[in-house]
Amino acid sequence: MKDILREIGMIERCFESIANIEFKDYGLAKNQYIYLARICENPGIIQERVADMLKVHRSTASRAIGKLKKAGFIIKKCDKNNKKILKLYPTESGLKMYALLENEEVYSDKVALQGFTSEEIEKLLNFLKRIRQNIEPDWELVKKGGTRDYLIRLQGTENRLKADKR
Amino acid sequence: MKDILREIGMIERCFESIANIEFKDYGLAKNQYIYLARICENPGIIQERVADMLKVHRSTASRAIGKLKKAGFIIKKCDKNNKKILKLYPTESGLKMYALLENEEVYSDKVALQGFTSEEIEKLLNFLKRIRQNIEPDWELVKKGGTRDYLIRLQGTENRLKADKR
DNA sequence: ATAGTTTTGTTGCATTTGCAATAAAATTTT
DNA sequence: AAAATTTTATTGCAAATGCAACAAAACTAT
Repeated sequence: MKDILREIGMIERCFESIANIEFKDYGLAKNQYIYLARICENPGIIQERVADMLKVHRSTASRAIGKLKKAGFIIKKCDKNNKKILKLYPTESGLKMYALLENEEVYSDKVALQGFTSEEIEKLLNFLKRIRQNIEPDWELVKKGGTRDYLIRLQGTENRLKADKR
Repeated sequence: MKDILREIGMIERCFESIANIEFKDYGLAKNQYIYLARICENPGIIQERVADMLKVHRSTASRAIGKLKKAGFIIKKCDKNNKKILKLYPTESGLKMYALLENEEVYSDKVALQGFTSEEIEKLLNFLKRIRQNIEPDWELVKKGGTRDYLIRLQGTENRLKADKR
């Protein structure tokens, strides 16, 4: 059933392509819109947290957000109690841009879910959240240099996974 | 309900990160595994078709597959009836590598679907296929330089979408 | 048949991405 | 309190990505 992850990959690349092409007209470079949206929805958030939400590398987030700042869509504010962190806030023009982004996102969503009943949508969202929660620990692990010993485990020597039991 | 596309994005980036890190030990650079898998599963396929399956740009596929060839995992064969196309086939070592890839993919899939019943998995796969089929035409359109006029349509001036009616 | 279009493939260029290394503040441990 | 670890952020480097432009074979239409 690896088709599931493949379908997810295809869908994601489709929407990413489309969004990047469409947002170029707005002056947003590749993938910048996802960062802007998260900052607008979570004003005061720090970079590290944005990277976690999006599942991208810290350095990638650093540069993408740096560009959003340079373009005037967000500002970085020092925290009084913590000199290390930089809180992120949208500017006026960032919020205006965000409104445009939302239109696109809502539209893409409508296209994606054509023909779905609301129960189906609810179920699907539940499924996807569960998958994400299932995989997040592995992501954290591998991100920090850990290794998933799937070769061993697949041979049946270990048995950490509930799913293995069936 | 744009959460659905966001969840898909997060899940995809998680698995992509993990796979890229894990496959680096095998000598596979970023994302090369997805190309190799498709070629092994569809021997004789041409590049253009691989790009379509994966939803990546032609030039991206061209280079990624070029590297697979250089690494000796695949070969490109001229067609007798059509001088333009190059059919792709895995080599011995490509097939060996593919076997390793499959282990990882199967394992990731198991992790992802922990706690899912088989009916749920079936439903989920059905949902995802429908989403992909819903979005593919837009991808084809935008890829070829077309524009989706979602701004107009969202204002209610047009009404091409069934989903708009609810 | 021949002119126009589509299909397939490659390459230069600019951009994004992620890894590794670095740094400094904050937190935890001893 | 001092030392060790963790958290947060940045930057050089190498690699992947996609767009645009190009080229050539194949197909379509006049």
